[in-house]
Amino acid sequence: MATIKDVARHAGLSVTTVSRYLNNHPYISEDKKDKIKAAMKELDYTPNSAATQLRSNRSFTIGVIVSRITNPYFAYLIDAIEKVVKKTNYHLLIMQTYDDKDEELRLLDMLKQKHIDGIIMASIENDLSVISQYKQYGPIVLTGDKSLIDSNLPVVWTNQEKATYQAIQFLINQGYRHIAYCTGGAFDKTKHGSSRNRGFIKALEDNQIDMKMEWIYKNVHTIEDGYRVAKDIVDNEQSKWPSAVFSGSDEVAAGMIKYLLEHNINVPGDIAIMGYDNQPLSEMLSIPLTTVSQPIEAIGYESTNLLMSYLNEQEYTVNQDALELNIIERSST
Amino acid sequence: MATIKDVARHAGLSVTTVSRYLNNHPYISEDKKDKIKAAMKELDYTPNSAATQLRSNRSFTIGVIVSRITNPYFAYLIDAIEKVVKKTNYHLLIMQTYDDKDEELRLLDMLKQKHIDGIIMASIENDLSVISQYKQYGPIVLTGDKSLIDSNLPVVWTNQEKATYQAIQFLINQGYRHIAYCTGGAFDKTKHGSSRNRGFIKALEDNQIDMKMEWIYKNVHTIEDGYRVAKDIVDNEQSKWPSAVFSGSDEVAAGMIKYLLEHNINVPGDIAIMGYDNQPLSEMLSIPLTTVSQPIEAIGYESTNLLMSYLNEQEYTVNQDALELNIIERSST
DNA sequence: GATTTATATGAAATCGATTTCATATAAAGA
DNA sequence: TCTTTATATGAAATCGATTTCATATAAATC
Repeated sequence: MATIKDVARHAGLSVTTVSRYLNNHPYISEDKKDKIKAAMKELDYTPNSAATQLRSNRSFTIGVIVSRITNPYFAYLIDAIEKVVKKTNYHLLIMQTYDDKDEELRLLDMLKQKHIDGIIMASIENDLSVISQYKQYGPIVLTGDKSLIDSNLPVVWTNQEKATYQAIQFLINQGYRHIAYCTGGAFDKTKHGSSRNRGFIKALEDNQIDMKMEWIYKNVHTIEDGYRVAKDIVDNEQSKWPSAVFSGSDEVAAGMIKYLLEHNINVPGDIAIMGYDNQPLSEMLSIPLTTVSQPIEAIGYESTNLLMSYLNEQEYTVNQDALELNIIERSST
Repeated sequence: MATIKDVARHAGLSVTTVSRYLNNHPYISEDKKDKIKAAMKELDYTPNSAATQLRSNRSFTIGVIVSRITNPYFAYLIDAIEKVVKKTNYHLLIMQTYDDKDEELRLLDMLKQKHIDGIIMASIENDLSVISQYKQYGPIVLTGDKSLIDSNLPVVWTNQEKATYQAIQFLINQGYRHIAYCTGGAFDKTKHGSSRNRGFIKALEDNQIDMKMEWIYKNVHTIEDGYRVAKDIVDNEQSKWPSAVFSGSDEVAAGMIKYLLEHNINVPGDIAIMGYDNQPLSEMLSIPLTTVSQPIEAIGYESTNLLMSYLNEQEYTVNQDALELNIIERSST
């Protein structure tokens, strides 16, 4: 492979001048530019990125950390991020943690190794205090719930507590007062992932509805989990069924609908179902799903621009108005 | 940031010895190893990846090129690839072309720049002759249809022609003889993407069924496309409807089912629908979809191992038996 | 006409690792 | 005891770019 030295020799110039040309520095005469261009073409020259990185201490690569890209939420978020990144001279390195703490640290280490210049974290496994230690190696932008603001890292946030509150209020307004609740995580009020739980609890309180712990399902994620939850509910006598189930994910909701329909239970007549995320499949279900849509496009756009502003030492103000969550009303409620 | 020089000084050794330690070379005494370990810990040392890359001429990064990760087929393929890559000391760089030829070339250029050591191509935009020119810069493994064998690049292939033939034969065996056909591409027999078309044509011929060009739909990809195709079919008088539609993608099939059910047309009674890819949504539809499943896990596994074998100059034989396509029979046919 | 200032270029140092070459000691073999 | 051979370490060159420092000429200013 040809190096900058070869190009310089071929053009009858010094490597300095060629480097200047490559980096768009001023003060190169037009005829020299042409010579360099010709030499580069002739030798089929491409700069070695490792050498550029080493000397300039920038990799022009940014990373995005998600738990897994088979989750459509993350796939679409990455898509939105990439659309912005493609307009810059940066590359995007997509990294999956598979919900593993150590793996997340290994990925953050890539900042330290200068493999990447900055990171967008769309999923978070370790404590925020651990993660903030890495910001000395390069900018880290978080995306997720408002509660991440505590991290003293830049955050592009949505208000999940409010959205969940509104979703539950929506169900109540529709006349449902016996509401079951599924969450992908645990159900305590301490962890930072529990904003949705707080929204749920608050909505019930404000409407003077008692929360029934037997209607709280924890650690449910998949279609299969939803299927099992529905079975669990329906196995009780009908008088003990909730009139509606709010689920923290569309997959879970889809699994529930599947089970209910298979057992000739009317949705939403007997039990209404509400999801979260507005994933592509949610409008394709037998009973199109009422759900909460996340402003994925905006989250990707804002977080990437925010990260870029740190990398280029510019100012950027996140457009918070674009980051509202919305209830999408379909036939499952 | 601490460099290898700092570590060496701190441990009272030469950089050579530290480098030897980092690369697991023999002939380092245990006490020196301990000193190095301690110094690295104390200084919080991480090797600069650019420097390593520059000198050793390896980036320990491989790339996978797909058209877009929001397509679940690609998301799951990447997932399968990553599972293998994670077991090695390589990183995975996920790259999207968005079906753009120039973008694909830009990504292939990263081989030339030594940004990545090798590539798995899961989608292909440019001519194979153009792509093979890049193999001088590093190994390139293709995944896709059997016809890619012509490229004289290593290929992990499935037999799409055979699978389509079997799918059409399956429909015929079920008694459907008026079969419409949707393809994401064009419908001519010359391009390498047309293996499925050949399978379709051959199955009809072998069963002495005439092909009707008005039942061939080209360039249909999305749910919306499927919706439109179904409308187009149903807008004719019922005697002119096909009895079954084979679609090259589950999304298109989903869109068709949506339209048909909305217009009270019985699936599969009035029109049967068959998809392709066995995507997660396909069993969640109102009418669970009969479809062709791709051995995604195996394609990812085999292609990654094959690429690794080139990078490590080892032998690897692809397990072709694991790469069979299967018909998944559900209620839409 | 003398002195700045803008324009244009090159030599050499540098980034942080690996690799090559050289060498010293200890153990093994003759 | 002398020569090999295995073990253990370091100095210096190197990878391919960018950056710093130096310099030369042309144009602009006084």
